[in-house]
Amino acid sequence: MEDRKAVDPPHPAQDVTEHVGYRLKRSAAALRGAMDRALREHGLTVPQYACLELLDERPGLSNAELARGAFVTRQSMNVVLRGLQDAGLTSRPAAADRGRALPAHLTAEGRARLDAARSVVYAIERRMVDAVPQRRLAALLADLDRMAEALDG
Amino acid sequence: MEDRKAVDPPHPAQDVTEHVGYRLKRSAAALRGAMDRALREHGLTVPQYACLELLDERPGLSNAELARGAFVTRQSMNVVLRGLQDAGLTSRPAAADRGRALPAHLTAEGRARLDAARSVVYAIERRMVDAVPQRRLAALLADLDRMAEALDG
DNA sequence: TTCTTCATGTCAGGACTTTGACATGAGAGA
DNA sequence: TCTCTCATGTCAAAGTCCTGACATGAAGAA
Repeated sequence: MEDRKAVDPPHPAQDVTEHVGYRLKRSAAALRGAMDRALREHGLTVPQYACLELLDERPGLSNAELARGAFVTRQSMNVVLRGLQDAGLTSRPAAADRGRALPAHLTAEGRARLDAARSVVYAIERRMVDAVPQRRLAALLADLDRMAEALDG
Repeated sequence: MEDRKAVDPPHPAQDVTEHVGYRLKRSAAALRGAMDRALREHGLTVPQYACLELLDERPGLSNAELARGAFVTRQSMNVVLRGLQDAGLTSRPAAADRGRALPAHLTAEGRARLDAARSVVYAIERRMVDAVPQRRLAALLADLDRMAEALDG
């Protein structure tokens, strides 16, 4: 017992399940699980949905840009984008106009799929938002951003 | 354009990157990335570290209990736990005393590994906490919990 | 005693995610 | 012109994570 290094917890807590990291993981996992279940009926996975949303908002994003926008590596996004392409939901030119970036776009089918799916995702987020006192929402979002920035630089 | 279903966003936002889901994902991904990098030097992955922490706190948890504590399925935890066992960081009896649950324990090596690793994780969490106004921390954690509960029931 | 239900452990397969690696295109500087 | 740097795309391998499936042990009810 005396040999064990005493490490101060990140903030006052009885155990690890009270730590900010644990609770952040918990809510993120809850969101992920709920989205998985809801999007499944629309034939979409969460990463695919995220990709479609980003493309809807900014048509022509490259694989690397999509990866950055979805907080994954470009290798991961390559796999997701390939799957979407194979499913006919997105399209990309075979070669780049200049450089190496291939601008991706939603197909009509992709757009239709996204439109059908987004309402279930928004409903889930709605439930999260409704669980938080309205006056605290902006601060909560700002705190999340600050924590992310503190780690990302 | 007129054919598109108008769906109300979960809360006022210009685009999807302002949604609570997106920002939660962002901070969770930042935490995951930071932990991945830091724990790597200790020869541990994030899921392994989480498992060790839970076992340190509650020796004898079963695979299914660990899975619930780490917010993953028991199949996923089985893989993690197997890896830890193979690495000599945890141990489990080959058969259960009663029922099916196999109580897992940290080995001395596992405990030492955990002790070495936990300081880097706590330092990361410390950075997150320090980025948030001190007076807001409790509310932030409570809100995270509320959102999780709203989805988990 | 038998059946049902619930929980556990584990195997299988597929999607996602990371790191490492390689190749390529463009721009800037020497 | 050549070299270096940066960014992109893609392949490979290993770990993570999920769902589906099967087997098993225990408890409770009929």
